[in-house]
Amino acid sequence: MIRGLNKKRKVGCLMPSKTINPEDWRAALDASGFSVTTVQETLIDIFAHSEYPLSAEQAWDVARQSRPKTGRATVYRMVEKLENLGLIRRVHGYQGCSHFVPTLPELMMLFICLNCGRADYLDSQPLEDLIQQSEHSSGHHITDSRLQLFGACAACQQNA
Amino acid sequence: MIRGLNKKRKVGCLMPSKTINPEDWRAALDASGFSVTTVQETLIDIFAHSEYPLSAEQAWDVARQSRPKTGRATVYRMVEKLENLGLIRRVHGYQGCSHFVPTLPELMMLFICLNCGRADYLDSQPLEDLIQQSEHSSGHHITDSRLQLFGACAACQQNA
DNA sequence: ACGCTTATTGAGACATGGTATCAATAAGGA
DNA sequence: TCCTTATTGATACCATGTCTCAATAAGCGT
Repeated sequence: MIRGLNKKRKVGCLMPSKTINPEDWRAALDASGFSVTTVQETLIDIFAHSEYPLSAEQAWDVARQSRPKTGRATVYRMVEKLENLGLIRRVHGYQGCSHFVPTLPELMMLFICLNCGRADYLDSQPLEDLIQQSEHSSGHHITDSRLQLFGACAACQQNA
Repeated sequence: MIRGLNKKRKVGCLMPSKTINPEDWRAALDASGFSVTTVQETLIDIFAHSEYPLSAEQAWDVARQSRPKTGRATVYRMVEKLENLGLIRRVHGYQGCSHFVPTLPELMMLFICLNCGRADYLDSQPLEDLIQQSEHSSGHHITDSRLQLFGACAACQQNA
């Protein structure tokens, strides 16, 4: 018996892109001393609005649809830059480890649906608690974490 | 003894290899219908006794020290097999996503020391609790998880 | 132990994902 | 506007992992 199968829940877009503001990304890039060029505009929009985790290669494909002469290296460079600035986050999972999702502050815990492939952001407070607890019991000083959950999302369960 | 990338300090063995029994691995392979050959023996011992997370490439290097004609593809095939059988587990982290550690039942939570590179296994009960909690609040059905923690291990903190 | 059958292996070609190089181009400031 | 510098795109390159296939080793019945 799958939990939540017959519960009525509101399941909107699993990637709440409405909370991602491309303007903020431009500002963040600008603030870190980079000039924001047209390629970068393009890539920002692609990552900020994608409904699924995206690899650099995929982003390149999408970019060339609207900007055919976009170079591959440029996309890889940009992905690296966005990741370093913390604007996108790597998804470690069943599709490999080279897909990225926009970072949502306070919602760092990622759930990936193995059926539809979409990502959902979960409240990460429980994770913070877990880290504190583990830090105490192990004696290690924990500075970073990666948690990802996999399974069937609420929507896919309903449609099953 | 197999050593990792950045051996800077002497610390206690963070990978409790004493709890890993290569015999069990042979039995597991045997039980799943594979014949256990000499290459496989070699690789089992390498992974079961490694002090650090090991990539297939590294395992290949180690294997050829005692068995020079070992083929690369064989090592990759074996790594895949061991992973599928759940005997080793992929480490997603700062050194990339292609390193493996032996699986310890009941100790699935991995801590990786960013200083010495070693892995420590933590009690995973808190993670189980977190998953239950997240499952309930999100409505998703969670079937698998990846959690890794990073930081400075207790030994490295003392020696700092 | 012997040969027969089948699975595993090793060597190298291949595919993919990502990086380095460098001339051409675009951005931004005097 | 010109000038300086950073960014870009094309391509060569490298690293990691996969595929192919003949050679080999394992398991099995005799």
